[in-house]
Amino acid sequence: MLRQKKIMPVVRELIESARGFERCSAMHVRELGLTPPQFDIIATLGNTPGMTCKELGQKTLITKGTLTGVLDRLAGKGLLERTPSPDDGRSWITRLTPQGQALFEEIFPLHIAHLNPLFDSFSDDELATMRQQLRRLREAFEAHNAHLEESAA
Amino acid sequence: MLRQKKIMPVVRELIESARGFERCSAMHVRELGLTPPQFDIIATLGNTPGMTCKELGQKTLITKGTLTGVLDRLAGKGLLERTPSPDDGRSWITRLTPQGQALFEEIFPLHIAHLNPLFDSFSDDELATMRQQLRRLREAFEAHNAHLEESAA
DNA sequence: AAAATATAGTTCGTATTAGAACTAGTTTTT
DNA sequence: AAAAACTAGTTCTAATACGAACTATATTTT
Repeated sequence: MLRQKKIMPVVRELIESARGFERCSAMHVRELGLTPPQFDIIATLGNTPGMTCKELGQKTLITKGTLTGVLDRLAGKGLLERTPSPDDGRSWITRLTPQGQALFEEIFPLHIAHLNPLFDSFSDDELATMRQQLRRLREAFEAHNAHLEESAA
Repeated sequence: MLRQKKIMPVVRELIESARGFERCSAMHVRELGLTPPQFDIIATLGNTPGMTCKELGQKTLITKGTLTGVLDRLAGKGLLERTPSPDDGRSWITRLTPQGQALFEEIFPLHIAHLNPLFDSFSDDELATMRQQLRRLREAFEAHNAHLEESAA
């Protein structure tokens, strides 16, 4: 059978399962009053002393151009604040305000509790296997992206 | 160990592998002169007699509000055309123009050829296993979404 | 058949997305 | 130390993304 017929169904299942998950997650996040990227930022900053835009971008996979707007809106809600970095004059430290931390502590456990049942039909072993396989996929894709960026530079 | 510690890494690998793939795909699609949703539409309409917005939305997972704009831009490029449905006065049949079909025939094989090497390190058997596992995941998520929509109605 | 309900597609408002150009501050070269 | 190269974050533009409201047509109820 054509190799392509083996590959494309995997691609399709990968994309659709990821979108399905993001949809489950997004619906709940919106009920909690945040957009998905906003929740991602709050969850990333929760229980930390704050971090730079660059670190936030790496952890959340939000590109820096987008990040500015997302952070602006969260700051506008009073959920986070930015102070100049003591180490680097170009850089800012973004951290949760007390209201932001309080919101994090309120909604983060709710969201986790909402997601857990999605995996009820999977045993610990099955989850571990899946993690390994997905990791191989991710690494194959990342290697490809890294290769392209390197040849572009 | 906490159940959560088993689940979250899978979620992370799933999301990141899917994004990694979409990034590989998107970079190439842009080189071909289309945005990812535009390519998705062209690929879906290729070698078909055309279909309604509703069908296109189901196949591409693009919501109808977004679809109008994407189709408008493709029609503006002369790649597709819309004619009233003979069966339903509310509905339109969207199909590729000859230029659209020519573009499809030119770039679709190129894109497939670009993606295939991403999976070089996976055997046919491994792909089949992965497909099964991802399918279980997708079905679990879809069941959850279906449940929510039903309780909303 | 008239009224109520449902559906296909468009339009609108707000937020996100990627990428490129830009500003300002840092590091490296020479 | 001055120039060159680099980096952090912002701003800008075009294209999505989602949900809600809207128009026009279909279907179902009564």
